[in-house]
Amino acid sequence: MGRTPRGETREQVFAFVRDRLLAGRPPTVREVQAAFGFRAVQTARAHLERLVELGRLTVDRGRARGYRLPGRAGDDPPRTRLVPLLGRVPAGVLDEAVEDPDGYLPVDAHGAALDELFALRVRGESMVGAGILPGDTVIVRRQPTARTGDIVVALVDHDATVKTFVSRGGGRVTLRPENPAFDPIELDAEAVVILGRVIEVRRTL
Amino acid sequence: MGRTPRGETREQVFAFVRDRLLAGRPPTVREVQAAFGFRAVQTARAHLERLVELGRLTVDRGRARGYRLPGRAGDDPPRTRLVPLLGRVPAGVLDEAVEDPDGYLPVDAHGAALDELFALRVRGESMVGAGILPGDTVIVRRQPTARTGDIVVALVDHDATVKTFVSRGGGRVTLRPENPAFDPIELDAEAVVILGRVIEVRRTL
DNA sequence: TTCTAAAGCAGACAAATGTATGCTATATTT
DNA sequence: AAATATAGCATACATTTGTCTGCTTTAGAA
Repeated sequence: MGRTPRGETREQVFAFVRDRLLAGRPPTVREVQAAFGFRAVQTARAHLERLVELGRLTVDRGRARGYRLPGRAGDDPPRTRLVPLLGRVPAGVLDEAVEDPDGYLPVDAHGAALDELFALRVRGESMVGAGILPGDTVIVRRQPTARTGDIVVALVDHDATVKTFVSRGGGRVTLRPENPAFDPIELDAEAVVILGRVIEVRRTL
Repeated sequence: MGRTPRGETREQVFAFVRDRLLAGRPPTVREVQAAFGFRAVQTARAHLERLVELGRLTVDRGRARGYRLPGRAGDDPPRTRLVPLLGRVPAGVLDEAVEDPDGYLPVDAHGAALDELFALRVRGESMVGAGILPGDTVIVRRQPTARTGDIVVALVDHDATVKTFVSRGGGRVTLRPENPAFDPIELDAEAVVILGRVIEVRRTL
């Protein structure tokens, strides 16, 4: 191996490690060595350690394949979870629906437990005013209550529907569509079955 | 550790390994052991080997952290990848921006190569008519051309912008906002720099 | 020029980690 | 009841892998 200009090899090492990390396969020092044809392990390690010094990588000391991308904020990589995509939520039996999902979506679960999350496809145009279109997928965190302004998934007439939750006085609540062509639904607070709160909206084009 | 019903622990081991793999941090046998409180390494290994037998995991023999999801055939786990979230795309140097991302998003890469994808935060209200609001995140597949109707990320005045692409006759193209309050941008086809096509829109609430 | 940091090599050591063998106990099956 | 498979434990061993010490050479700075 000949010498290369200052910092140039280091850039390539970084790109290599980053790509491997993003592909879910963190490399060993010796794999980096081999990838660049270094004849000494230490050469690869020197580059890696330099990248850590520069803050471009972090490392689990002593661990095999311990190099990571610095996660900017707190925990290194996002906490990716696979969340079940439910085709339909028949009358409240959420747990049963979760057992037989249409598929799974990778979601960055900010602290939420895995079994608290599910995804649902949106039908109808009642929420276009909130930027939620028919066919969009909403990711829902299961919770039995909501606060005014939350977009929730609620059971209305034995079917799951997405609406904005508004708490009225006197034990009444409104499920408000975000579309002037639809009428709000007024209910007793007792009668409302809230499946969860929408924490994310996704649309594939 | 007491005994657990048949296959139950194995399911949990699989879920644990799968989640770790999707998070880009493959576990060691001993990490599995620790996560479940097994008092013997071999107990963890037995579960892992069983999962390999059942075809639910594959393994790089002899390699540290060698367990993988059977990537090919089984569509079971989506091909989740971490995609760089770009803070800003200054004047076309996409590759540089990718070097220093604001973070990473888990994305189900339907066939797209890893380095073809990036994410970008949307500024401005020019696309609200298409359900893309300010602050939304778009996931973009890099490509230099587009077809009429595609929502694209293009460089206009040294800044990245999201618009609908419309091909006119006579070598002209229009970048159309989806908001009556904004004016379409007419350009020579030669002058348009298209960074990529929006394949997904996400909004965190 | 001299000095210093970076790029690279060589060989060794120690910790982490995968792998193996043998054991006990409890279900489930025959 | 006997046979068999599963769940789990204990210990040991071999390989992989991170880490260290010391060296040479070259480019850029003082």
